[in-house]
Amino acid sequence: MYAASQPAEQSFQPSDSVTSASIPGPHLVATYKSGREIYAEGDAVEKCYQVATGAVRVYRLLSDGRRQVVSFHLAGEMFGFEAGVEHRFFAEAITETRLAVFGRRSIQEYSRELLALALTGLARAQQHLLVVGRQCAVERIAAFLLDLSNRQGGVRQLRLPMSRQDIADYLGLTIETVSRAMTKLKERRLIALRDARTVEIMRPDALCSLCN
Amino acid sequence: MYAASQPAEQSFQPSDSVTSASIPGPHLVATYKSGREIYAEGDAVEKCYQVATGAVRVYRLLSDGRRQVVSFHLAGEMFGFEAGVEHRFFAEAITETRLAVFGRRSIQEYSRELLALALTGLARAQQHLLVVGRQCAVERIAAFLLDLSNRQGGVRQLRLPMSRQDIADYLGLTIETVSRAMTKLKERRLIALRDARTVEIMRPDALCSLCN
DNA sequence: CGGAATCTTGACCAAGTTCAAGCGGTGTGG
DNA sequence: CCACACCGCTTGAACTTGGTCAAGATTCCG
Repeated sequence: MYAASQPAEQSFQPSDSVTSASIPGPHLVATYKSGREIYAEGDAVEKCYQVATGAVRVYRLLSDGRRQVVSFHLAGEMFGFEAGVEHRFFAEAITETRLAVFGRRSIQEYSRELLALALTGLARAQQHLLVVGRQCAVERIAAFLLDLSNRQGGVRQLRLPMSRQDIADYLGLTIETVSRAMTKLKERRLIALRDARTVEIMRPDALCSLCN
Repeated sequence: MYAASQPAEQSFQPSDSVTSASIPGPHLVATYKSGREIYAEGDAVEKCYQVATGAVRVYRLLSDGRRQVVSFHLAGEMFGFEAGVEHRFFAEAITETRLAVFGRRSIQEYSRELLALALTGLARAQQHLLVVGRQCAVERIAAFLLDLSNRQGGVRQLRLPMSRQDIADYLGLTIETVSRAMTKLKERRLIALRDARTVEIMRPDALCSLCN
């Protein structure tokens, strides 16, 4: 089956696949205020996390201050596992966030389940690479909005927890370009903006065909 | 530890980490001619592979023909594991290539080892994302050449198995831009080109500081 | 109400793409 | 052995997209 013949939906997976493989071991719950650091680059990798409520960004900085957001994590999704003993990224709460925290022990006991999570993360990263590597600004925003929607079960009404700057750093654009792309999608009636953070997807199909 | 204070080397890992975790189960060896398909999008995921000699590209196509190469795999490196039951990418031999092929059984028995591989793949994909998302053409080429060099133990003399088109599709550029960037690096005496496919890295340090 | 973020819009600029032509090595046939 | 065509790579010129800089609009909150 070739890419050309596939509907765009298959590019984006609902978060169930991530949620379903959560580690059943013992864990505690912690609350993080908006903007608070969860772990930093260089920290030992010894926990992994599941978002209960709220949202998280994982990112990296270049020495000149450029930032690349590698992933966002919404309610139900897991993150924090990395190759090696040290984190290579920063993780921060975007809004007030509650996390279930799993210790090293649970991690070792569930390599089977973690493998599924890691492979899902890999698939996401590679899909993201496709978007950032080969699509224009409007296509990137379309793919981003669809992805967010699909990860929440296909809801039409989206509340964006992240700022334009976060989105820009995730998609490899600037805030201005993100803003202009949003405006274009609005003008074409593919989406509607109640306010900057509240997006309604009017024509998911059309949005979809934009990003293939 | 912050990104700004780290030498760029730490961004690139030698392939040992991939090689060392290879699955010790039974396997057969197959030979692929240059350009031959190893698996296609939509194929069932039931094997995984280790490159004995040669090189492999893993990529995806958009409906309009744009191609994103997601990864290259050199001698010693493993690939082919993906989330879900179907491949979402194509894999092809770039040059004449010999592969060790592992069956589904070995895969299930070694989830521990595969987890390490998957996490390494994830780290690579995220590093690649950083390059494609936030660096300019010359920086991308510099990062690419350094990565290739480091994956072969830091050799200075590189034989590129892939074409300019492959590199362009890997870095999210066009062949022309790849060519111009190479020329610029040559003019600055950071690299030397014996011919288009044979690169000598003259100043690894300078190349490194280019891509942070 | 005032002030600070955050977001949007406009005008200009630069990096990269597109289109087109030329170069250089390789392989084939007369 | 040379002529020629082919392929991959390089180079140049015009164009386009997105970035930069600057100014305004909107929202959020004290």
